[in-house]
Amino acid sequence: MQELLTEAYGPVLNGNLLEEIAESGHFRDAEKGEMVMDIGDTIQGLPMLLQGAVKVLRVDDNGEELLLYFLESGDSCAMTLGSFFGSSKSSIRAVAEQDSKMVIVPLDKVHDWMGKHADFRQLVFESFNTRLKELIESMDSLAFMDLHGRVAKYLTDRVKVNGSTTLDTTHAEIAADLHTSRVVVSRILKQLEREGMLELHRNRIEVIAF
DNA sequence: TCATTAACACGGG
DNA sequence: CCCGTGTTAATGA
Repeated sequence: MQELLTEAYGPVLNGNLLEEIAESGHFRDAEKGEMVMDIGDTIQGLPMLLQGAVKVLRVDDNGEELLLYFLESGDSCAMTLGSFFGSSKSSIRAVAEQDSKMVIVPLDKVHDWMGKHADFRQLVFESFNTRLKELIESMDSLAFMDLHGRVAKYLTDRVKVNGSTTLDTTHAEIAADLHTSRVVVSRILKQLEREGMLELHRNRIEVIAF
């Protein structure tokens, strides 16, 4: 775990702190597709992603989802910071996009280090800022783009976080993430395929160019 | 006009 | 067979 920590956070956090994290944090493993956190779950600490990618979703009363953003290795989840201001329940759902590994740092440690370590403070604030930007991006696409554009943005984002142009996914999953119906997703994907942007297979999409 | 819902056929694993 | 996929028809915003 020490190596994974160094790999993911070595450039921004000093060695002593990395050791402390390894000591007091709990290791957590998540298989692709596994739900890491759901709405209403108690937040035990600040998750720091070591490997893989996690998608963060909002869920409405009917259980319908909407993708907010992706977390990659070196990212931490901004929403958990809400627990400093009272609420200890999660307001989002997090699902592993790939097989992922992470460390959960207990909240009292986070509190402690926020005061003591400038590098840690910077990491948390930067992560918060990045998440906020991504959130604004998804709001923009929701408000200003048609579904065709949203699907295109969604695919490019997923290609980016997976580091691969091969996406193991289904039309239904895309529809759920974008909070729309599968029919439209199928139609739009078919159209993109005809334009030569991608190739469609069962449970798989090959992205050619965007 | 464009999205949604329901319904159906096809076919691959 | 089950499920993902591709399409159509009807309806709605």
